[in-house]
Amino acid sequence: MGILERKIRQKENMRTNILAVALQLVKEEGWQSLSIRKIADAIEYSVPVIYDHFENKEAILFELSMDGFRLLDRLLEKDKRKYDDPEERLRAHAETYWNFAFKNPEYYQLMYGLGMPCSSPGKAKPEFNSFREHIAEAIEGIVKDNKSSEDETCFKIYAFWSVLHGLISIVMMRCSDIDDSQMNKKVMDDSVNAFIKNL
Amino acid sequence: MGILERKIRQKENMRTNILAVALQLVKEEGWQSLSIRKIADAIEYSVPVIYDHFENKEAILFELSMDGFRLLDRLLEKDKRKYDDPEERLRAHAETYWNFAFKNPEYYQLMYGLGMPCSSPGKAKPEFNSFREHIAEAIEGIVKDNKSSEDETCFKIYAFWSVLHGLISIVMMRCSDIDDSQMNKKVMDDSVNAFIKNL
DNA sequence: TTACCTTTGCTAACATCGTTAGGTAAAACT
DNA sequence: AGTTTTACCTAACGATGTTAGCAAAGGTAA
Repeated sequence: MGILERKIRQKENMRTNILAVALQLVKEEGWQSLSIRKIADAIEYSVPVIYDHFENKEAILFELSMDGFRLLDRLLEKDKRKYDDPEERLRAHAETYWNFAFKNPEYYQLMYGLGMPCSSPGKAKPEFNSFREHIAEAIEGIVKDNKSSEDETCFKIYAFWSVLHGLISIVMMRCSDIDDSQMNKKVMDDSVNAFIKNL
Repeated sequence: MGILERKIRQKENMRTNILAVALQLVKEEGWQSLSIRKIADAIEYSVPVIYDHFENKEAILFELSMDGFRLLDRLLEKDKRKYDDPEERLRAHAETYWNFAFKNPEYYQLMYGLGMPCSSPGKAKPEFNSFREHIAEAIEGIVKDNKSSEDETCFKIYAFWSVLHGLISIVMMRCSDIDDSQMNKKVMDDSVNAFIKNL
C-alpha cells in the first residue's frame, strides 16, 4: 500500500531507519518475533533492500546490541564525570547498570544473550567490556591503598559484575518470587554494600 | 494383559527416545539448529509421530529442561545427605551448581534461558526453585543464631544465587577474558567465601 | 537523439522451519 | 465376518531467512 506514497516521503538514511524500526518491533513484540519481512513491511520497502544494508538478520541484531552498549557507555561516562570518589562512583555505576537493564530490557537481553538468538557470544565487540572497564577503574581506585594482588583485584571486578548481572537475570527471567521491584533493588543495594565493605 | 502394557511401554519408549535423541542433537549442534525434522530423522519415523507424543517443539524443550532440573536436584540431595554442617553444605551446593553448569551447558542454558528460544521464562516449573530452596535451607541454618530478619535472610538467598548464576553466565557467554577455568572457579570460591564471612 | 551503464527496487523463487489435515493399511475387537 | 481403532505416512500450509534475476529510472557520452 505504501510503496507509491513512500516515493513522495523521501528516504533519508535507510540503514538507521531499518535499525529504528527493528528496535521498535522488538519493543512491541519481543525479539523472538522479529522478522525481515516485518521490517520490510514497516519501512515500506521490499525484502531484498534490507540485504543491501545488512548482511543478514544477525547483523541487524548485532548492530542493535552495539547501540545498547553505546547507550550504556554514555550513562557510565556521566557517572564518571559526576563522582570523583571511587566508592561513590562504583555505587552510581551499579545503579546505572541496574536501571539500564530494566528500562531497556530488549537491549539488555540482546547484549547479554538472555533469551534470544545465539547472536551474543561475540568476541569481536569492543564495547562489550565497557562496563567491566568502568567498574574496574572504580574498584582499583578503592583498593589501591590495600596491598591486593593484581589477580585478587581482577577477581573482585568479576565478582562485582556477577552479582549485578546474576540478580538482573534472575529477576528478568522471573525466577525470583519477589514481585516488588523495590525489594529486588534492595537486594542489589545490600549486595553492593556487602561487596564494598569487603573490599 | 501384557499386550496393553507393552503398548504403553512402547509409547513410553518412543517418548524417552525422542527426548534422548533431541538432547543428543542439542549437544552436537546446539539449540538453534534443533528441528523436529532432524529428530524425526534420527528416530527413523516420520514427522507427525512426534506430535503424538509432544504438543509442540517447546514442549520437548520444556521436558528436557525438567530433566535438567531433576538431575541437578539429585546432585543437591546428595550434598544434603553428605554434609550436616550448613556451612559445609552451602559450599558443596555452590560447587555442585557450578560443576553442573559446566558439565551440562546445554541443560543449564535451557533451564536458565541463556541464549536460546524464549521457552524458559518459568512456566510454573516447580523444580525451577529447587536450587533456591536447597541453598535457603543451608543459609537459614547458618544464620539462625543471628537475629536476621526474614527479609534479610530472603535477600541473602537471592544474593548468593545471583553471584553464582551471574558468574556462570558471564563465563559461559565468554564475556569474561579469563580463559583459565581454574581461575574462574577461584573467583567463584572467593565470592562464596566472602559471602559466607558476611553472613 | 541514441546507446550504454549503473543504480534502485521489485517479483519470484529456494530451502527450511513448525504444524496439521487427511489418507492407508494393518491390527484389534465384536 | 465386518467394524473400529491404531500406527504411521505423504503432502500440504504458512512463515521464515536468503538470493537470483529482472525491470525501470537516471546519468553519461556519442
